[in-house]
Amino acid sequence: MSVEPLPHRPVTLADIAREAGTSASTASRALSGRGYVSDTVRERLLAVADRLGYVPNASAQTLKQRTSRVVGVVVSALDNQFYAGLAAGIEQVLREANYQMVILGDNSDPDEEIAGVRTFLAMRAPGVIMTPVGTEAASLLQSRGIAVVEIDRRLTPACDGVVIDNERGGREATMHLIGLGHRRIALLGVDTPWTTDAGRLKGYRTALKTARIPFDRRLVASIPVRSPDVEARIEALLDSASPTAIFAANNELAEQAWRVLRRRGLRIPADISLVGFDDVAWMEMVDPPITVVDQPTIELGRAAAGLLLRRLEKGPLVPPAVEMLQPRLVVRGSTGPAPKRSPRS
Amino acid sequence: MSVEPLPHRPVTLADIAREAGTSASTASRALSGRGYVSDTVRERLLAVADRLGYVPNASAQTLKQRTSRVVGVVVSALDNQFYAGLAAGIEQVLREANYQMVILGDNSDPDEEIAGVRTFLAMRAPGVIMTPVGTEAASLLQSRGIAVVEIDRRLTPACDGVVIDNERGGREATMHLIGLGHRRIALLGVDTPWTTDAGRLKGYRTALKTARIPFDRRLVASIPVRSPDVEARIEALLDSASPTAIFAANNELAEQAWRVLRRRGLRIPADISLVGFDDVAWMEMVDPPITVVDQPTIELGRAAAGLLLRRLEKGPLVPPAVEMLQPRLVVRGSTGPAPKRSPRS
DNA sequence: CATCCGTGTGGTTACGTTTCCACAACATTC
DNA sequence: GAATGTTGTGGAAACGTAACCACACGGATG
Repeated sequence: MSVEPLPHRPVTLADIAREAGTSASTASRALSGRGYVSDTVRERLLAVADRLGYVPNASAQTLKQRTSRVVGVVVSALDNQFYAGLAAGIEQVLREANYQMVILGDNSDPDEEIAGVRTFLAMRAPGVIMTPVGTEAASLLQSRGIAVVEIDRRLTPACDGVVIDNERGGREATMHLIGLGHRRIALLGVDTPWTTDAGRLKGYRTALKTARIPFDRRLVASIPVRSPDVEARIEALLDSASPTAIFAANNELAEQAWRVLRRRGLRIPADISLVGFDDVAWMEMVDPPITVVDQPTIELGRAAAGLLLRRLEKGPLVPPAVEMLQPRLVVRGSTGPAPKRSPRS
Repeated sequence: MSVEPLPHRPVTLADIAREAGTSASTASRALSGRGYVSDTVRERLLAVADRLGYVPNASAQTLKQRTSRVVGVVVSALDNQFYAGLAAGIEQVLREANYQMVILGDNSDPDEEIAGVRTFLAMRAPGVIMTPVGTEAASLLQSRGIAVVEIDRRLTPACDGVVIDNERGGREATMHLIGLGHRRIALLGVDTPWTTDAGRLKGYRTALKTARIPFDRRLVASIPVRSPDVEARIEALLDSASPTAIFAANNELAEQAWRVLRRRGLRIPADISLVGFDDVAWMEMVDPPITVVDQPTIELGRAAAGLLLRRLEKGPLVPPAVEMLQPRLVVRGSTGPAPKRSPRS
């Protein structure tokens, strides 16, 4: 590989055209593959471009074409495994389609979300995939004619979305516990208007209703996002409502709950059962392994990217589509028959 | 919030200038904050820009200024927790400095790495952060005058880098095992020319040497990247070399080793001890929790981004800097005294 | 033989911004 | 009162590409 020595002025189409004895127009057609070019001239231009190490200037292309190959992605927290998984899935599909991904984290903060979205606007991204936290960001994008796909949660009815069937997940987890004889089942959720938590709660209530178990508000903990005292709240729930099982509605709450149970010396599942939502590596590895509602994280990301590509191709006229992926209850050792008496706490 | 209804042609500087009764030049100076503008005119322009919902066209800016605010990041595998952590750290720092991150995964494949780097070239990224897999990508960037920061491993001497002290990590892990009486210590590493694995191996050998324990090649497994039969290789090592302890040089190998030991019904640490490298959540949660060399993942990312920003500010003349972060041995329950006899396998 | 068409090429313009330069108005200095 | 400086503004060119249009050529068609 010989590299031209420090060509600090990057090679342009004009350079190639000059070198090959054609016009810049022809060079453009040859290298972009649009429009008439004779085979001989095309080959000559390609050879020259290769020799000079030509790399097209994406900004010029974007400026001229009024759109870029960059898809914006904004997720809540880049360091959470679940969101990292979404990003990984999105990136896979986008790369196959020759798009780039620029990713930002809002910290579940609507203002940061809007700021992020503005930079995507500035980049003339044709589309954005987001785990929405406020409604304003999406409407800003849509008012500018930019495709939006919501992932994991729904906030904006008028855009595409990919979610999992949270209600079903919540219902199956709860029914599994009920089937084991549990009557006092705690629900650990996040205090948001997100459809994820609402859906899981709804599934929980549906399951209770079906089993004719009265809903007890004290068994439900709604924990604020980024709350510093999650463990204390779980402890309080344990003390005040003495559940025989816990259904933790996301992977972080499951981890916290697991730690609290451990620290209290409660035996799982003899004293108390635990079900998580969103299968992550540790859940299968701990003793006993955790029963969990598995959601296909990477697949969620892939589906969102697929939906976005479809939207970019078909235009804004096709009606919004919502893809619903199915979660899967994976029964492991952390759930067992309800103890005869509520455990000491 | 009132949003202008479907202004499908985005508003430009010229629009604002016309509306405010100035020239585009003045509008540019007012909004970019460079050059003379009287206070009254500036305020008028800012007001108009705000009212029309002006968002600068990043492509036009990049084209004109011949550089963008986009930093390229290429890591080996976006779905590996370690790399996701790096990305999270990088993003934090870049965002504070008002840069965007576009991230790509090569699959530890030099060709994909080069392809990725070419898109960064096309975007006129001022700098790129990468976990290098081949040398060509970095040299391509450097020949074009683009700042490169290597993270986690070193391949290109002439660029900045952030690494952790792998040798020390390897040495401390090994010495810890030796201190517990182990003599037959297996090393599970990846078969790469990367400085990470080389450093950890070197530390391992240094520790053995210091303790006057002869180095036995059969105790070292060099497993190819993306190998499908990792577990089989670990089994083979166990069978043929009957170690009393395993030092797994990264989080994935540690997980595989743990599974194999589990499956064989070996007691940890009674029959065999296990040390990992890179602390991830499950390691502390399993029973017994895993002794591990912890590396500050997020911090690694933050440092790399910091180094890049410094480079962008200072220019190419300051000599390359390599920042070395220190790992930390976290002793947990998976390491204990060496058994009197090598365990049944 | 004039016309038309398909093929191939080059000139020109536009995308939206920044920046250099010229210049105008006015204040300051010798 | 002329030269100089400060402050503020507008005109124009440039960044690199894509796409429209005009046009030229050779062959087929009427």
